[in-house]
Amino acid sequence: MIEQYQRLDKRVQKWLFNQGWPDLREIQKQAIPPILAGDRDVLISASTAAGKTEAFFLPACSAIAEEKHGFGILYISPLKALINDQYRRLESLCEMLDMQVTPWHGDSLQSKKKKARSNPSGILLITPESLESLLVREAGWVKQSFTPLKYIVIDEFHAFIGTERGQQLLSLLTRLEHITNRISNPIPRVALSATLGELEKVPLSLRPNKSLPCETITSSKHQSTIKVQVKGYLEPVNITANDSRPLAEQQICQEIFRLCRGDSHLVFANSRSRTESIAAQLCDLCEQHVVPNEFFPHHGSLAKELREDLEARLQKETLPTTAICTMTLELGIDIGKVNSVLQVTAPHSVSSLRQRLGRSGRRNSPSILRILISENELSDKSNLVDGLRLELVQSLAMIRLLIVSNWFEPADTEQMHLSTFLHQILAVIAQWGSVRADQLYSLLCQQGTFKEISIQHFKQLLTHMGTVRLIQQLNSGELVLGLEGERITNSYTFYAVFKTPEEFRIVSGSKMLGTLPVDSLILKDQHIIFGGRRWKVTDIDDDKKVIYVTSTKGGKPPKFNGSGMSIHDKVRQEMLNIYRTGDYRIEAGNQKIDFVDNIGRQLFQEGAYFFKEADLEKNPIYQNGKHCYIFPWMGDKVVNTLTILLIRSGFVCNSFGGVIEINNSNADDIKNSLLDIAKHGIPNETELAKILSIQQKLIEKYDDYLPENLLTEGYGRKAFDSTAARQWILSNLT
DNA sequence: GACCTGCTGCGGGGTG
Repeated sequence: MIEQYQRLDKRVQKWLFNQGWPDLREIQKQAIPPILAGDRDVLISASTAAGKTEAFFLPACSAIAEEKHGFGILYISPLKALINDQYRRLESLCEMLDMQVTPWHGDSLQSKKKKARSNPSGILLITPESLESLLVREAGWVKQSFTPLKYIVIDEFHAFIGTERGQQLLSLLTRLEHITNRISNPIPRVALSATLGELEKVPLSLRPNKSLPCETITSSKHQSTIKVQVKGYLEPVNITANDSRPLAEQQICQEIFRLCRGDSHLVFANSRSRTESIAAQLCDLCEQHVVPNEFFPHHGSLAKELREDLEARLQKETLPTTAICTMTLELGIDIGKVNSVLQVTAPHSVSSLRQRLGRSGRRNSPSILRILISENELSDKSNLVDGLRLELVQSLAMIRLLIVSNWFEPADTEQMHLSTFLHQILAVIAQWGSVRADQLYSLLCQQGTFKEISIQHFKQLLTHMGTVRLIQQLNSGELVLGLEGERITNSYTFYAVFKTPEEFRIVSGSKMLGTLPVDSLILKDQHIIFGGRRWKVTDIDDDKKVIYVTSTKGGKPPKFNGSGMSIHDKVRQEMLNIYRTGDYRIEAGNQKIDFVDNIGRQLFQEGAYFFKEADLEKNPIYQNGKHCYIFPWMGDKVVNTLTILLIRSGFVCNSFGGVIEINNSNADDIKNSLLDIAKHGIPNETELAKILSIQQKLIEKYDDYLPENLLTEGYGRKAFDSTAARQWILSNLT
């Protein structure tokens, strides 16, 4: 058998030799034949730093080495920072091949774009938004320079699946194949991705019309050792609060200081506000111990400069550095590996926990994960929900799903993405000038990715878009942009399909620290924590949207806003499983491994006790005085559905953390009401969504241009699951 | 009690 290595271009082989790598990794060898074949899609799925990028580029560059006119490879990334990283990594290889590489995004140099525009060739590194802008504004040039394309490669593909942005990306790819006459002879797509749940479903997300086969390559290498520990903390509740910080959080900060100082770590704190609070406390601790600060915050509202300083410091590995961060350090930005990962408060999903864990584990040392959870001390005012220690048990369930079941959340691919569909209708009309309705439907829904949109939906939407002047129909029947459509598509803000809130900039002297949402209610003279430091607000300019600050002591982190994240059925079911058996330990051979510390174990025992006392295994509805609680142990879609069914029947209730609270009610009434609904026909998702006001259903960027019935249907699908809710009622309340 | 991402073309001013 020919060594796969020999099939690469001679200059690529030479480059490999110069790198001094002992051998190609397993996935890199496996990827060579299907990439060189160039007649199929390829999914390369492996953890961070497993060499996925090279697995694609080594053979792909070999295949396009002789092409001189037009782009050979289109690389698409969700992040500008990742494009810059890849550009640096590709430079030496492409120099060897005398191949042009062009980074193309909002911040990349005009000179580089100009050069590529007059002489398109080699590799183009781009974001979906920049690709959208090219299609809308320079379709003629795109047709010319993209026709020779041999590969389209998408990095961090998991970050796109099931999202508005992912839907736009797939639609862009179809439009690209259409404009280059490649619909019947499709351009191979390669997806690079972290390990995904339900891998076999991913090819359908990469090419919904299945016009090319897909080969999947996964790293067979056994996972390195994982060390996990959960630690519990107790928050006293009856202390009269003068504005001091929560005691448990102070203890957690001391623990982080003790564990992390002197090495490099990542601390995931789940919210920007908590990230800031912890970073500032750690900075204070450094000051108290008279040592240089090595703890810095990293989140989406922080100025790019501050973030990049921290990323560079982590990557250099010369100074010990701990980043307190949100999911901004979860994706593939090149920061090297850290000694360990800490998670403060329960993770939001098993898949993100897995991504986070993958950031640790240096040079054959194990991946280390510590989860720090605080729960409130119980008092006579506490109720069952406090006693169950839900956050702790959710963390335990997620660890078990990650390690024992090797399971993580699959993406929700059943959504209609109406906001993005409307965007794509406008984009296609802007691109062509005018287009017939049947051409639009064929391109976007039949060949394209909007499979959940029926002809009826489409007609209704076009009619409504006419009414609100987004589009108009010519006598010939062709559709063109209307006044409002012209206005929207002419603005540079058109290219992104996701919504961003209006923000203030925070400025100290001449330095921009970051941004805050306009509704975070900051007042003059207020003390705030931002960028891990303490500031006093000196002035607020409402017109220019600037908050001026100066350095000070004291203060609290500001409020940021955001929508909640939903928990999957499987996580809540695993929680139920842990409560039922009273055991969270992990079996290894014939012993059971306990990975929880003493306080955590006591908290868990309390939770298990409350579960038993309330007899929740047999009775999911618990009566507490005048109020009732339902514990469905199901994901948020089912919880939402049960909640809205009860509201519809006249109960006053709300849900949080998977538990439904019903005021002034009685368990039998609730039970009978739900059983009655389940037996006499449960309303479908759209009917349930009708109960909510329009305002409550406006979520995505272009939702306010949708006709009300489509908005309602799209929202219903996203929020509710009538079938699963009915199933739950019938099997748990009878 | 709550995450993240991105986009243009041009005019004005400063610097080499």
